[in-house]
Amino acid sequence: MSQKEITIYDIAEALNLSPATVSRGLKDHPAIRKDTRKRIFDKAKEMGYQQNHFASNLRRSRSNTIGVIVPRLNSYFMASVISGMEKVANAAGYNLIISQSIESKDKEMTNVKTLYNSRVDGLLVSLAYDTETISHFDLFLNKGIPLIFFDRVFEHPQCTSIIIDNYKAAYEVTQHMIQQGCRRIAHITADIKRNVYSERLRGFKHALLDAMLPYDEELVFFSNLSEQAGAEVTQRILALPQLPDGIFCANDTTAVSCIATLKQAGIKIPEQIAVTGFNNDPLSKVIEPNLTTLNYPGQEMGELAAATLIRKLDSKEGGSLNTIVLRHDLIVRESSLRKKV
Amino acid sequence: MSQKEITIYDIAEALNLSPATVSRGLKDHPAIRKDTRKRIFDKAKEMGYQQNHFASNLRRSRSNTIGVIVPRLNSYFMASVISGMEKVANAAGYNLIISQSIESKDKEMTNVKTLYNSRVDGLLVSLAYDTETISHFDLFLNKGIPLIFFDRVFEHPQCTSIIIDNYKAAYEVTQHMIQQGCRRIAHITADIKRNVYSERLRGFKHALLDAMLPYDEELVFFSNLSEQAGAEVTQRILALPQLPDGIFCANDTTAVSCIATLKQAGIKIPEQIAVTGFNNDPLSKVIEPNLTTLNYPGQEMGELAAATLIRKLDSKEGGSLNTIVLRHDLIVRESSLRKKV
DNA sequence: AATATATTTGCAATCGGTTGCATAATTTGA
DNA sequence: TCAAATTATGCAACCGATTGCAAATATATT
Repeated sequence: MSQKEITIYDIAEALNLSPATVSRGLKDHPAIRKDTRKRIFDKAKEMGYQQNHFASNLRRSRSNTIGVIVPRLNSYFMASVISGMEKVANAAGYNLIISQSIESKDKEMTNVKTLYNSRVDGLLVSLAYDTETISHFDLFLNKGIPLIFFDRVFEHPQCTSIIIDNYKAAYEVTQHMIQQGCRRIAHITADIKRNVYSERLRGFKHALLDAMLPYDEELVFFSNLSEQAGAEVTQRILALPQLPDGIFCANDTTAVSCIATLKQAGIKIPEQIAVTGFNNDPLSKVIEPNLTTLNYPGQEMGELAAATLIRKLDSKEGGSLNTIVLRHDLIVRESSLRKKV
Repeated sequence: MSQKEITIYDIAEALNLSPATVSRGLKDHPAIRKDTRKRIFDKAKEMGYQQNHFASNLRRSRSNTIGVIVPRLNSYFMASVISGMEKVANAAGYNLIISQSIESKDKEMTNVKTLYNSRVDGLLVSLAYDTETISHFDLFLNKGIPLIFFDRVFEHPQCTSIIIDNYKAAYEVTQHMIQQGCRRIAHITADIKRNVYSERLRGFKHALLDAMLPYDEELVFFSNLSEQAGAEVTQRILALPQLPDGIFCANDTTAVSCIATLKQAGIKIPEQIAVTGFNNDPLSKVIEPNLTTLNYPGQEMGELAAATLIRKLDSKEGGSLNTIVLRHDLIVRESSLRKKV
């Protein structure tokens, strides 16, 4: 049953060395002779030695653990992000502790404390809808523990942000809709406290203005971008005295439920109303008509976030990086194709 | 900057008590007087004390961490499972370390070792496609560290399994298809080393036999249930000398890509071929026709798995539980509705 | 061969909580 | 009031790896 764990003391005893030498040997310390090191490694393997991380962490005040806070875990995008983080972290010998803020600032604050308590070496964060300031991260910032934001970020001199160019992306989506003949486009988005939504809104607005189209605030709708919210907002749009001829949704979930609602109301898509989304969720390829959307690489974003953090941790450098912008691409599908090519 | 951490020694000094008393006070040890305990708590809060888990874990040989191994993270189902686990674990003061096997036995073995090394208190596992035996978990089992399987399970006297009744579920799906007039049903599934697929196949078979329909092995297709595989297998089905009048897919991803392929080939669904899936992925409500599928609660499965493990850990009981079966329900939608109601 | 230099290894303190056992303080009982 | 029975607190030895500094050993230099 509970065979005793092998420690460096056991190895030391077996080889007639001191624990200190074993400890150094095990981690390629330069002051250990090569053949001694080999003997240590061999004996360690032979005895089935496993490092005790607690002892090591306690002594070094390092945990080799990365804390992750995301709004929600149950979306394809976020699952891909986490998947990417896990891959990179795992390969570099780090563990991930994942927590969800459920889009609530309060829960986010609790999570921060918990992770602080867990002594994570760094933090990867995508902010909740309603987070206003990031003072709850001061705990980390004051101690110089690296904090990296991804996707839903917050400008801060000490933090690296990993994002896409949401402004440009939304600009492109809108421009595409205009090119397809849309002249009165509605936008369904979420709290503009979050960069992803404010930037998309800005891109949307500028694309309109640049095309000499009016920007009508009445046509911008704020919601939580859930499936249900998509249906509700769409109903409100349907009740407008004058219908728009295009709807740009800030995510695919909403776009899909928007399309479903429009179809139920007998609206032809894209002929009467073109619809576009954001995220390139698997849903977008399944909905009919297929959804025009904006692709951005969740898995890569996760990998990059983790890799950037680990680089900072392992070498104390990389502090100069402030923002990393990932590529994105517009994926044109039928839901917005009004001109035959 | 790096203000020194507050330890129980600091609190002890401030209150003129011993660290031992503070340690006990902080954890509601019965031998501490109520007012002493209160003084300790107050001072701890005042000084901003945070437990050092490493020290505690080192001493107690406990990590308050749960290891999770899943095949892949990037599906809606799995994201929901993890979400549920995180919720329960977090509330009980446990952390989660998540790793992916990428459906590979070898990676799974590596993950097991890594988690063992991390000294997790228990393991929650859903097996990879090609795992044959679970001897790589012996490390855990021999030490009496609890191991709980969910969804893709393996019968073992020491392990609790959390599943749905896949046999019954598949039986119901098939029975429904038969009731809708299907007489020649194909089944697309995955490696039957995994209970979820072998049980579904068994349910499928028995439903046919019970309805006096022939069970034709030629109509059972094995794949990895990816989107691409769905399309490929469907092509093979389309090339059959005699088409089936129903296809039962062992997951929704495959079902959706199957439907797409059939539609491209000009087949009417459900009139010519009825299609059903499994999982109630969000996709199923979006594909046209809407997909008949089998719902089973990922979030709950995750919550239950975590709760069961934690119960075992915290009280050393619950060892008698061998299998927990969650409810499931058939969700009938248009993709299989051939009889008007 | 003796000294200087470089290379290896060991000593011992440390990280911060936990816990068996001993001791001190308090309450109860006669 | 004093001994006996409770209850509360403290002592000190862990848990296992790390690391500054000293000591020992090996190699180079003259």
